[in-house]
Amino acid sequence: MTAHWLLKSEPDEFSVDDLRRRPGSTEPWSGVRNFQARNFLRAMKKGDLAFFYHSSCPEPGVVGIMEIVRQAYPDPTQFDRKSAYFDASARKEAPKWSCVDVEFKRKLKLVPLSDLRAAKALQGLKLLMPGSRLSVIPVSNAHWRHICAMADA
DNA sequence: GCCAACGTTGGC
DNA sequence: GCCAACGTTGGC
Repeated sequence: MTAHWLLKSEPDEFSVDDLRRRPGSTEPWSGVRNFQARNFLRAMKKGDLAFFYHSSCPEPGVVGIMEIVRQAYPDPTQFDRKSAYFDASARKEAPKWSCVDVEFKRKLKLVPLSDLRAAKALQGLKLLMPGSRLSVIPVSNAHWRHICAMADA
């Protein structure tokens, strides 16, 4: 039973095209530093699908689909002093943060946040909850299908 | 750049 | 364990 997710990234930092152009179109989804989001990362299974969401940009919204190709493992950036995501409190023998590997699947016609908000069928989507800032969000099967249909329309 | 919402930190 | 202060997120 595959689950569905939504992963946020600022396109200035790392866009859906950046992912597509990576070797093998694969990249570690590292740098998540929120416990709730981390726990969702840890719940992901190989083969799960995720929306690529562009945030903090002129046109925030869903822009593509990727697949989880490696389950959660210790995020190496927490031990990297040179990384912006370095965490001095993380210990090698007890890693604090996790990441998964994702693989680009396909781009979608942009589904803007405003359209997501306007869709009655998407009520309850965690992304749309007031004040929701999580960068890793579970998406129900029904919501997943509905957003795919919006992109294909 | 503003600001609301939320998470984290740290003093007590 | 409470809670104020602070930092971050992210839409606008």
